[in-house]
Amino acid sequence: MNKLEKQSDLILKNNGLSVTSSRKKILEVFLSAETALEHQDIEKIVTQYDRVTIYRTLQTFLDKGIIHPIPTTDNSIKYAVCSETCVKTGHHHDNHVHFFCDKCGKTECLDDVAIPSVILPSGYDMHEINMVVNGTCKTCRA
Amino acid sequence: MNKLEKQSDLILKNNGLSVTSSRKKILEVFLSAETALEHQDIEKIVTQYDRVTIYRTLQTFLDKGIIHPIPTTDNSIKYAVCSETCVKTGHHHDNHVHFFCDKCGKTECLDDVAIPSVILPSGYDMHEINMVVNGTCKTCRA
DNA sequence: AAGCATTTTGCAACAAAGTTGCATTCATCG
DNA sequence: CGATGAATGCAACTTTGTTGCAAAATGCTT
Ligand SMILES: [Mn+2]
Ligand SMILES: [Mn+2]
Ligand SMILES: [Zn+2]
Ligand SMILES: [Zn+2]
Repeated sequence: MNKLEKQSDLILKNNGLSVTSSRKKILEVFLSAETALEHQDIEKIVTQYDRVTIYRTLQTFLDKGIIHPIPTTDNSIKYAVCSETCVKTGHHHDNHVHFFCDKCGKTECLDDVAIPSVILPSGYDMHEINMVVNGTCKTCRA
Repeated sequence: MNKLEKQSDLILKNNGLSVTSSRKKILEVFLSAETALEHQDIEKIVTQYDRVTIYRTLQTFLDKGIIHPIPTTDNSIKYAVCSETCVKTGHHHDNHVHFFCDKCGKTECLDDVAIPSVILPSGYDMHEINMVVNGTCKTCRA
């Protein structure tokens, strides 16, 4: 078992999930991905597993807080692995900005860019903030 | 023609769109709505028009900048009318925070809450920022 | 290591959401 | 009013997501 496989294995166990080949493989895909992925992306990469299994696996990972969803304006739902701390605690609180490239559609976590706070009118009870910046990514600017 | 109809009519003309009954009616729905709406909502309210017409009308309104999409974590795409300035100029730059209620799913434009600025790492070219706050709305808190 | 209980998977069938081409209808403008 | 181009409705289709159930795999116990 290489390093990536070990990491994947450990995350599953830490979250009380049984280690099946589909879960392991899909998690490895996320761990080694540089951008956020949507269901369709996974389906293309991991062709050996059933569509339904992928839906269920993504849902399981969401429930456990292993991955987080990124709402984008292109009407797709992208997912990315949570930072190490998130994964360890199982308690998910993403506090960074996400970047969506209008040219190539790739979506990234900007782990170092914190979401600034806002003050809401009274009456609103805030639980979570999502900030997505649209623009052109490094690669597409060149 | 009442006030609402006149407004709807005017917006369509200002954007160089022919005034058809479906466009007028759908725009009136948006103008009098208190929350953002998704395709399905429109379909339920405006039963006299074809599903396809609604899809095409929403796309047309988006192209013209009459409505703007709000990315939410519940995997739906909600739309809301742009502020009067947006509509007039045709050039869409929404700068306010959106609120998504996790209890009732209703989504609102918080027109008075400006999106704070962020600084991105070099290489990223920013075009637009979206900020969506999840939480509990006034009504659901009661 | 083998057996057992439980969970996960794949398949099939289905439901919902979104797209496309084309004939008909409608809005706009002279 | 009549001509012209645009918008609509319908049908057919593709894609996306959901559900029930039998078969397979996992983790645990012995
Ligand atoms: Mn992230
Ligand atoms: Mn808005
Ligand atoms: Zn790009
Ligand atoms: Zn609410």
